[in-house]
Amino acid sequence: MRGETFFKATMNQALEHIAQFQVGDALPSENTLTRSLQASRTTVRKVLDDLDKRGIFTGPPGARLLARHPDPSDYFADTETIATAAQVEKKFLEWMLRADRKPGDFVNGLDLARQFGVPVNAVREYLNRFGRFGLIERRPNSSWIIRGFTCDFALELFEVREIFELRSALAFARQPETAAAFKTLAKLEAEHHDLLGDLDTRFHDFSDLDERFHRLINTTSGNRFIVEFHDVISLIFHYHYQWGKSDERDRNAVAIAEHLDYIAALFSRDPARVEKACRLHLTSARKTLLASISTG
Amino acid sequence: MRGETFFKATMNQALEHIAQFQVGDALPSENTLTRSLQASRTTVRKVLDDLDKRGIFTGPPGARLLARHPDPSDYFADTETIATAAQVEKKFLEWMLRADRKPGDFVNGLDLARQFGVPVNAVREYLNRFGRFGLIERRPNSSWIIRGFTCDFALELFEVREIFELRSALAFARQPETAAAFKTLAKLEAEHHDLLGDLDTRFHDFSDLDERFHRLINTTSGNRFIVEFHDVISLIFHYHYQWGKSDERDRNAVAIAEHLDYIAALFSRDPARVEKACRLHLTSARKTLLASISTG
DNA sequence: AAATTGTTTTTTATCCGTTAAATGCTATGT
DNA sequence: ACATAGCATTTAACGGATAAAAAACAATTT
Repeated sequence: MRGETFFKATMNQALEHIAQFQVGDALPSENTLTRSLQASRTTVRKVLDDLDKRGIFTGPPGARLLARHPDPSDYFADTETIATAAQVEKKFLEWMLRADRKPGDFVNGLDLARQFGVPVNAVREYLNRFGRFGLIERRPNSSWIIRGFTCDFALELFEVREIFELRSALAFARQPETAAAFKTLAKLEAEHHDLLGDLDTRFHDFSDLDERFHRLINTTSGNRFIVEFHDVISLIFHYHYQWGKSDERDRNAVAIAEHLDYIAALFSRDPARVEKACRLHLTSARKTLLASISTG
Repeated sequence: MRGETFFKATMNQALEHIAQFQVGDALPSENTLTRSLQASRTTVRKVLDDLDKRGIFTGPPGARLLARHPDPSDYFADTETIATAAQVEKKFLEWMLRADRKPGDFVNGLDLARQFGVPVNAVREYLNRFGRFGLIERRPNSSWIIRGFTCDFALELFEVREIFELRSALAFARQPETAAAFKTLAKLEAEHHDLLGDLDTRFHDFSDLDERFHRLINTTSGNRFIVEFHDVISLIFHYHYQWGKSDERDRNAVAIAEHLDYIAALFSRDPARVEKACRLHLTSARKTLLASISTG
């Protein structure tokens, strides 16, 4: 049997959606809700049925007039709404990035499943997909073996990152000034300034901004393999940020300054300037990552 | 329950191995066989037990003196020794590369499983891993959707291929003359000449040679992401070769000439020459692929 | 002691039943 | 005609059961 996580997540979404209506209002049609909740009509129907049983509607059957606003007890706990796949990813990466994993160690799927409290299949499937990140290696009919989050790994990762991003950045700069990407870039620039103005309290937000900025650049390459590679980068970085906490604020301050310089270069659309700013930033990002690997 | 494919495959390997011995010889120890057959001792033991039951050994129990040579009926049929995973790959790619697959079509796992005569899970797992090749795209809780073996795909593939291979080729040429890779290259060069001398009958062998040549170059990059990307290339090409059959002989003749030029450039260790030969070959390979997509 | 074999325990791979969710079809109302 | 809702069918995901293969351990031989 399939867990009801998706149903529960959809329910929570629906409750948030409903909260915006006034008591007495009629809710939109099933089809409309299907679109706003991003689920199939079957699931939406099940949610509506359930809501009806909880007495959130009034009027004749099928009228769906709002009887009351949802209250906090209507919501499912967040933990129940996270798909097992996502849980595995999170737990596995936390497990993986713990400093005591050494190259050559092997990964025991059964044991991990027990530790994580998920079915063996979920781990197995995750490992299969995670394989492409290059941190683990499969031996046929046997377990996975850890290649490790080593300096070599970081260097190889950055070698490709630099090739791809430099290429994408130059392509970005070649776009006509009117391209939509420049508008998005302007917004991101503003966000950088905002963050810089309030850095002491909000420096954690940089991780997300960083991801969106680099994604924008890589996306303009229009090459699925380059965009896909960015997923690797972004996953590694996402978990890595949570790991090497020391002087996070200062590191982020430096990175923001570099980003702003890089963004200005992109707006100038001068290839030489773009190349310089891009290289500068990536070099410093690489240093940061390497430093935290050798100390961690 | 797990099919016995691995056992059967190991058995066939063992039979081939045994055929090299003389009647009356004692077979090597279990541990030794474990190494030469690339299986665990448990499996080797099961094979030996089975062989004993077939009366292939003589002498006291455990002596393993060869009583007779294996005959053809001892072998399992090849079809029984191919792991389901490999079957799925083959069948799926054949299905995928048929010309009538259009972008936007969706992939029905259940249906494919029936068509291929394999369990649903096998298809599911394969699709998960195949996802990284960029030819299909996943929609959560729903089927996969085909992005298609289109011109766009080929162009994106070659964009990355050129970046990676050019870089690897230049790194190759920078190696000291004494590097082991140059010896391997010399062997491959000889194989090219052999093939060229007997092209009319053996032109099919080029596919394999091509793969090994490009793999050698990419491997010297020492970058796992570059090497991994070569797997994508090589899979696509492998199946593509079987597809666009027309003027295969002539196309291969051209490619061999380009390879020989490329190899000579690598031996010269002159960066400019390497770059030129590499670009020339890749450009022509791209043209070939594109041509067959638009006609197919 | 080192290698070899016999035995037991773990771990992995595969298959299958079950249910959530999606999709498709039909009737009804607007 | 079109959107909506009810009903039926298909498909995908999950979890467990179990056999195959690997790994660990103990006993034996060379």
